[in-house]
Amino acid sequence: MLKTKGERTRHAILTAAANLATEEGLETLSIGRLAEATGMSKSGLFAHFGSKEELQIATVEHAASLFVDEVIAPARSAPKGLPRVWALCDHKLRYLEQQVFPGGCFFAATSVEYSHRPGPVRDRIEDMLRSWLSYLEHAVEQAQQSGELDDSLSAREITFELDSFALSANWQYHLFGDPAVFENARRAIRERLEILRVVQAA
Amino acid sequence: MLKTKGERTRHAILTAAANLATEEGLETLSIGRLAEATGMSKSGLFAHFGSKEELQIATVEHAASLFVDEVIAPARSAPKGLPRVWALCDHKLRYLEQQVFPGGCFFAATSVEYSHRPGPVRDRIEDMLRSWLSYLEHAVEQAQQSGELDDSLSAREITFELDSFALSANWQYHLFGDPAVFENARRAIRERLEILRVVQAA
DNA sequence: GCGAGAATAGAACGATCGTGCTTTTTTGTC
DNA sequence: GACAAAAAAGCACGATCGTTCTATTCTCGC
Repeated sequence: MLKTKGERTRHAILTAAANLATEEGLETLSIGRLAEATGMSKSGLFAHFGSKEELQIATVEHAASLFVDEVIAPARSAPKGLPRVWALCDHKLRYLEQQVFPGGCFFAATSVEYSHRPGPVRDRIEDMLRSWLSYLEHAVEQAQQSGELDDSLSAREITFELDSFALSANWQYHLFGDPAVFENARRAIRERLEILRVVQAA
Repeated sequence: MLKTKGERTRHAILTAAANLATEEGLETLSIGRLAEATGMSKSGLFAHFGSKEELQIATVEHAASLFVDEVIAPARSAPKGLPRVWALCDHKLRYLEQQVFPGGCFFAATSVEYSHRPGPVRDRIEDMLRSWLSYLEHAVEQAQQSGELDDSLSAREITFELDSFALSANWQYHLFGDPAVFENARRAIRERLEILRVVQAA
């Protein structure tokens, strides 16, 4: 894939754009700044997209496919039920720890930036995050149906709790710089799942 | 207080700036946009501050004092120990629900924006968040020392978990728009504290 | 209610923004 | 290796950015 030069350049631009967006913001990101980062001219770079908004949308979709590759896809090899719930959470934490994006989770960063900025960019970000949360929720439901997790608490609420720890770890790490927060989150998730499992066994 | 006209105007500017910052970003916020929002001229507004950076710093401090008034101060009337821990969490959720800032928690929004933007603005934001977290952690420690909370888990880790739920609720609310997340967070916090309390009693 | 000083407005600056148009360079095919 | 097509660059535009300087309006203590 990426046969033509144009496709390769476009891919490189989107990678740089996604990286820069996590540190400096996607709306804030200027064409000139991105051109400088990729070593291209403003107009040469711009020609790959019809407008800044299309560049932003393409960047979101590029980041989404990276997220799928790094988090969703690897977890699919884990057995349905509790192991898959754990795999999803663990891979998301790894994706954060390994700094797939230098400024942390692309969607955590951009969703804050766009939550009050209506338009197609915001819509794609929201869609992606809805997809992620409902995929995790679905995995939780399966673990409840198989009897591995207590079902007195809704899958939605369990999902809320589990994802909170990852969100918070990402946030604290990039603000305070201490990577120990990832272990905090991992322990909190493991312990939460353990409690939900134990209750079911009683 | 706020005797002179200048002080009143400055206060009004900072209120507008803090409000706009939660929706549109503090770095993104332009003097012209803020002048339009306050009905002033660009230069008339600018004269209250020596530079945009000083305006940003003043805005952060304005928001910090609002946060103290809305969250820290009311919780101080709760008895030390578990009640105060709960009061801090609950008041923070109320501060989010009642939209003291239209775009949610000022510090959640701006900390993401500035986490990779070194400088005095970032420093003040980080300081404020460190203060908040260590204040909450101190309250948790007191609850542990009084025997109300299990102390086999560090106060730091408990604090991490509790604040995660509020952060996540704020984030989800402004992205998805469903105020039910605040009740999710409240329940999660209550249940987490309950489990930590029960363990101690056993 | 007058006068000094504070508060606000007006106009302009260089820089950078997103974007269009034109030209030059590069790529891939026969 | 020539040649059409694609990719990249150059240049210029109107708008807006933060900021400065000067002029005007308002405030408040006497």
